[in-house]
Amino acid sequence: MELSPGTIRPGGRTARVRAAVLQAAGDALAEAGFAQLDLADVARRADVGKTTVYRRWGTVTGLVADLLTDMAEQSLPRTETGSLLGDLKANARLVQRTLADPRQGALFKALIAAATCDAKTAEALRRFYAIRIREWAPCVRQAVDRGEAPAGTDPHEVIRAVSAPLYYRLLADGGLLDKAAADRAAEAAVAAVRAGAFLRDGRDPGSARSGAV
Amino acid sequence: MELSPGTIRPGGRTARVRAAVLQAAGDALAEAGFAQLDLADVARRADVGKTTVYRRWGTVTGLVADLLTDMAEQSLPRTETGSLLGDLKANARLVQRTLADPRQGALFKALIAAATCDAKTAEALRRFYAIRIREWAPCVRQAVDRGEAPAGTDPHEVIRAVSAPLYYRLLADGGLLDKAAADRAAEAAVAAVRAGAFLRDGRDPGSARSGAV
DNA sequence: TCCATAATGGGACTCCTGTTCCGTTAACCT
DNA sequence: AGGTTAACGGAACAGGAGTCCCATTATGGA
Repeated sequence: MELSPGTIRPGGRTARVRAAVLQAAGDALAEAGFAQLDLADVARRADVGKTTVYRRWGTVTGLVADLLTDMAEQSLPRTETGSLLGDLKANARLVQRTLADPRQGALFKALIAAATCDAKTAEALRRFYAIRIREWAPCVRQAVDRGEAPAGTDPHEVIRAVSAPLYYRLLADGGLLDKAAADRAAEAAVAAVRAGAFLRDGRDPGSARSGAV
Repeated sequence: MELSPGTIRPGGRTARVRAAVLQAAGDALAEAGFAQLDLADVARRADVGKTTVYRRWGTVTGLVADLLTDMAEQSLPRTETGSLLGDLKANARLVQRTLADPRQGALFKALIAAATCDAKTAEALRRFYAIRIREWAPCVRQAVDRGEAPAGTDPHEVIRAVSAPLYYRLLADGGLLDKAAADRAAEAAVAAVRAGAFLRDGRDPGSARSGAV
């Protein structure tokens, strides 16, 4: 047999089309938002046939889900500063810079909007944040080792606590997303960690405090 | 003159139509999400002419904006427990119960998704949260008076800090929205307040700590 | 290099969302 | 009560999103 029927051809053209379409989808989402996104427009921007986009991604949410998968793959590595507050501030500022950037901020809004409308997309979004959180969780473990945080502190919970107020501003109250907001988020998280608010399951913040610093 | 041309008639029928349409819109958003919302379907559910919905609200986001205005008007009063932690836990549990409820949770997801797609809707969402925050801010001021929180603590910032992790779970990471999550959010906020992470502008959490408790 | 076929592209077609027109209903004033 | 007209409702209409069909391109193995 020359080529077994059923062979996939992800090389050259296919990969080029995917890259162009995902790029165009990101641009369109950032410019017009989730509601305005139309696959024919994405195809035009990507200089690709409309049929191709409908065949490979099918729906707007399907395309967003693939975009999220792609974004998760090129996730940035964390930086290390030597202290919990320093590490969490670095994380908070990275999130803040991303969300405050006009294009990226609008893109993330659109990604989250899409995730609220479709289970597959929501799953892709969860995977994206799971990767980001896994990347930064070690800084909390290191803080525990250094004695900066009480033993039993849940690293994932801490990283989430840093991002949460910044996303809340982006999506809900429209407050300023400046460096001060980022620093406040990191400082609040550190204070909560020291008070034992993020212990893994034993819900006993009072006594846990003695374990800190 | 019998009736000055240009007189508005908001009585009886008009009010009934608005109530029925907003109710139907809320149901549809909770069931199918923002992307699936079609004004003709809302009209059918509300037993109202399709033309009426298009004429009065025009677009999906316009309808959501009006729904948010309506929700803001019937906002619930806060409860008082006598301590900052108690008050913030009460607030956190109220938010948690709302977001964990299948209908309300799905509705809030849809509302936020709509707000990311339209400026007017975003403004209506901001007003909604501004009202909720104004309602609960006094509990922080009382805590300052009681000496539970450092002078200069920003009440709005504290209330936002309680809600933020719960909304982050709802929208981003899909984590459990149980009572433990609510209590953790309140405890973390109190710890951050005591550490002076929410001082109004003087960014000096270290020295501020002496003012607490 | 050459072939089989996976993958793409163009265009016609369908269906559904949103608009327009006009007749009907009922709110508000006298 | 009675009349004026704001507001509603039904139906026909228009435009665009998504589907289908088939010709064309170019990938990956021989």
